[in-house]
Amino acid sequence: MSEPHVTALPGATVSRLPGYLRALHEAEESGVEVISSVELATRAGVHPALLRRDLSQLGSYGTRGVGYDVDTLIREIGRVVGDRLTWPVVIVGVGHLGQALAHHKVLRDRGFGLVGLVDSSPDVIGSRITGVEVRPPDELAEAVTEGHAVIGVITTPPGEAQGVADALVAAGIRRILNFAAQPLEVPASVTVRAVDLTGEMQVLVYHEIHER
Amino acid sequence: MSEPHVTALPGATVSRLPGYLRALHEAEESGVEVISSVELATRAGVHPALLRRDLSQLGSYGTRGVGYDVDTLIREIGRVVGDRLTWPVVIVGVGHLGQALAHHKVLRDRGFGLVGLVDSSPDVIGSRITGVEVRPPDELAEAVTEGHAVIGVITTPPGEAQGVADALVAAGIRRILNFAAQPLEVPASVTVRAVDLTGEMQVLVYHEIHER
DNA sequence: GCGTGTGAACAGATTCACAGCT
DNA sequence: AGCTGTGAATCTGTTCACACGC
Repeated sequence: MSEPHVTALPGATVSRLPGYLRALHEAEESGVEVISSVELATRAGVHPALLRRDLSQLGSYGTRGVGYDVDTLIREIGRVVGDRLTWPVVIVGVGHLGQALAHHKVLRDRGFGLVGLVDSSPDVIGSRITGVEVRPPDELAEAVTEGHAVIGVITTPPGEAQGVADALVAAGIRRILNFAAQPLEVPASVTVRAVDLTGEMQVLVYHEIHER
Repeated sequence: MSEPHVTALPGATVSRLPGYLRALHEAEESGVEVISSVELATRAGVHPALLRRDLSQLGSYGTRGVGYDVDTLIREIGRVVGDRLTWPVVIVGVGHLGQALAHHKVLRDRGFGLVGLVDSSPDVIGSRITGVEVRPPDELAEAVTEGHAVIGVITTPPGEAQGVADALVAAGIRRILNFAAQPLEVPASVTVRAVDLTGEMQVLVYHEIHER
């Protein structure tokens, strides 16, 4: 085996790795070649000790007394979060949010590619967004398999979200990003990340009410 | 004082309250008047013991041997997360994502109202989205004060996010929802919630790579 | 009997503080 | 001397399990 084969990173660490990667790219672009935990942690907005612990989980890529080599770290973190490969994505629900995501930079620049769009509304079925045709719900499985999609994004109204999730799972999708305000029931082998916009706003309101 | 004045709820609890509220509204609509922790926890996708502990932080609104009165709980959680009032929102960055949020249900149905839109592109300045005119960056402060905005949403490219945050804070905003992949530096009195779409996708990829 | 509310046990995540390498 | 890597301490969050009130 050539890789250190990191057994199982703590969930909290995994969710910070993308932030480190972004901060590293930023540093790289400004010509930094070696970076200390304090400097990188500042750029990523975390505590330096936490950064060091997170990075030490991946292996020992720093040099004591010196810091971390930016390129090495980009490569190693990139390997862990699957940079350098293209991950095909299907979006189900082509309302305002679904369309915005279809146009979003993440699906163009950095390792993700839109391969399918699905919606139930006759108004959008057949139209094209960034070159991808919107297909009806009964073609969801085809959209997934033909595009070899690995990630499914749900941007439907909440009432339809569970049905869509079931269909995605049946079509072989095991990673779902859910924007519908509706907790999804899926098999244990399926990973769901939920983004709840209303919830985020209400958390902000909570602070507004309870802080001076 | 008439309220129990919940001193300081744990952050993890606060972030779950919106989910409970949504599950309660769902239950109310299907005619449920009293609900047990097991039933409500199932609908909200959490462990029943966790739900009970969370709710007990707000006060003692359940009845032993019976359950929770749905209307009471909606009222009490609603009070904590500021339902029943309208919270004015300014969106800075009127690209695809900014526009999608402007149209999003949360800004229409449930206690939030769009009062301002700001963007630097001449292509969109002056246009109207859901009746709100897009203003140039130098009118950001006016947009905030005239609309009495309390929440600022940042949907600009990452490079502009910090400058926008500074301007929002200078204009009196203390609650920010940040969609730019860029950690913001703000005074301690300002609350920032960050939504990192690229990061969420990369976390999904991590799971795809490392799970069977 | 039933389901809430909560002390106590547990698990996970973060920070401290320093030994150890360069 | 400087900065990583990490044991130990701490803090935060979750689950167990049962006493208590309806």
